[in-house]
Amino acid sequence: MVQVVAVENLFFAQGNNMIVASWNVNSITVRLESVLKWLNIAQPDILCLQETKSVDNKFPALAFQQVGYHSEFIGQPSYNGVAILSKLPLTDVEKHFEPEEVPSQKRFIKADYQGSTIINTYIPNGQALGSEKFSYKIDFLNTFERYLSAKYKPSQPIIWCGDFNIAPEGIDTFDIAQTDGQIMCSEQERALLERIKSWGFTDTFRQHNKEPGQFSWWDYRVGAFRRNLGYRIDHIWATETLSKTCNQSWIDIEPRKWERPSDHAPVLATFRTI
DNA sequence: ATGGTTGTAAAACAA
Repeated sequence: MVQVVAVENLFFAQGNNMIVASWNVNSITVRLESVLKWLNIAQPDILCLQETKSVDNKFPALAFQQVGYHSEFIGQPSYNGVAILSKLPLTDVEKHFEPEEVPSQKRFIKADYQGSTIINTYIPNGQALGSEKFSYKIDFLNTFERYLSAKYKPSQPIIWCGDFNIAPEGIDTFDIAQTDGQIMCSEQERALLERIKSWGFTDTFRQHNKEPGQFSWWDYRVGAFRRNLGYRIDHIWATETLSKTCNQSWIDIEPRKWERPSDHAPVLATFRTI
């Protein structure tokens, strides 16, 4: 048994794993130094970013190139914006999943990487149940589900990750009683996300971690991080061919402790590639 | 935990 572990560690050391990460950075301009620092530490093969809040001609592609990362991105002024950074080039990049004639918020980017499809979404927050923004969130999820089932098959190797703005279960928040039925924790959001999941995804984090109290987002307000009043709303989901090869998945809360942090922490998963 | 903080961008709005 010890030998088996040793062999796996050897594979790990040889780089026969793909490390995929997802991080809502809440402005790539403000967070650039933190992201560069974290890339150097974590060395992900793929880093999906959300809330870059950068127009494309200001996206720091050169800074990432200088530390060995390709980047594909789609942004807009002030809000939203997503990107995929990668060690090897990305192909078949798409920046819309809705019909082209619909002017969309920049919340989706997809690319292929080494035979796998990487889908990165910044799902709308939804603000409050019953609001217009909540309807937009529900519409977004329904449209995404149609896109997924029309374009892909669950037998394909697909990673869907990003800021989902939904805590899938009660154990994914700091207090079930306080959060159940609220935004990110409503039955409607959870049922819809579960329906999309049932198309063929595994939550790689829950594949490897069963315990409650594991969070990826803490509100800047009310000292939420210090008090660990968090939610697990950032996810890396994989179809079966990939989830079968997923070694581990975790949330790295260290960057949430750094100076001027994002309110989100990065989520990671590793996949055996041989 | 019912206000508070952060980011964008220049006053509200989003989260």
